[in-house]
Amino acid sequence: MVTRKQHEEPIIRPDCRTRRGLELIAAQWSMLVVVALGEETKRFSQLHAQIAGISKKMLTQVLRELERNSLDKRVVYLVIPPMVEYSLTPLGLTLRELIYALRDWSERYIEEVERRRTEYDQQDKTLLQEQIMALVQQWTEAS
Amino acid sequence: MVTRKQHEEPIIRPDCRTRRGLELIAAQWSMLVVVALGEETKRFSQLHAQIAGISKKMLTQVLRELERNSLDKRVVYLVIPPMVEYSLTPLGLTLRELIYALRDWSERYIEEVERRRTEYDQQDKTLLQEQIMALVQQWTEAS
DNA sequence: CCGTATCCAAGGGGATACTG
DNA sequence: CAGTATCCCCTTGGATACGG
Repeated sequence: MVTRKQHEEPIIRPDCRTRRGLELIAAQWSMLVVVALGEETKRFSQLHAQIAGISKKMLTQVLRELERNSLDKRVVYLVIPPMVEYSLTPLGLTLRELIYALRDWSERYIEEVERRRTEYDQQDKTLLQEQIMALVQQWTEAS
Repeated sequence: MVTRKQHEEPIIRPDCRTRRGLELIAAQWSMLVVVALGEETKRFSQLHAQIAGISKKMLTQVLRELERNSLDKRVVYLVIPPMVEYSLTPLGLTLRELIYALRDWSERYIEEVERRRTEYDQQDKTLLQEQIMALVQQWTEAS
């Protein structure tokens, strides 16, 4: 007799590679900055203008964090007025492709998602809730 | 004479589709939950056990948000004890593939990223800093 | 121009106890 | 079992002013 082997699902630990990796970009602005950095070298002020609504503080913070992780490169030119250019590293480019895929997914599906969200919010969940309450009633009486 | 056309970079507005889409998953736990949901239908407690360290509160919150957006489906069984199953919707499955790609990227590159981060943190930036200060000195004197 | 420093409000998210 | 409710801390992140 063949026992259906129980699928041993791996536990997503705080220190597993998947988690450490996803944390690199699962932040408020990280992916947007990578998209903005995009194809070409950009100056700080260009990036700041391109990502509407980001503060200089946040932009600096995200760029520095990406730089720490060798995902972008920062070049300071010793000129007046000061000029700083950012560009993705080869490693950052590999990540960019995946984020582009997410961007394309968004372009394609976001409106469907939002339409469904509106429907969801308009649903009436009263009936199911009443069924559950009735069931719980039986449960508490039994125990 | 051919004037090199200035590349008009699109502005990433708060209401653009890219941004609205990325916000769906650029949260602390969202991508992890999608990965955990993975291939098969899972019960709440399974997910809670699988994602080490997540609180029930957060798990509930993320699952509900994904559900609102039609990325996962929640099925309540009216049995004792209560049982609730979650699974990705067809729409969620399309997104899952992209998140899998990010997971694979992490598996492959995260250790290189972290090694480079260590190097970065050990760098001495004193010299560059001094150069900049000298330059700024000239600047302020000139203005 | 390219940031940093400081302050401060809003809310993300954990711990715990309780409920459907 | 599958959540909700409450409390509360502590980080995130904006605004503003200032420095390299």
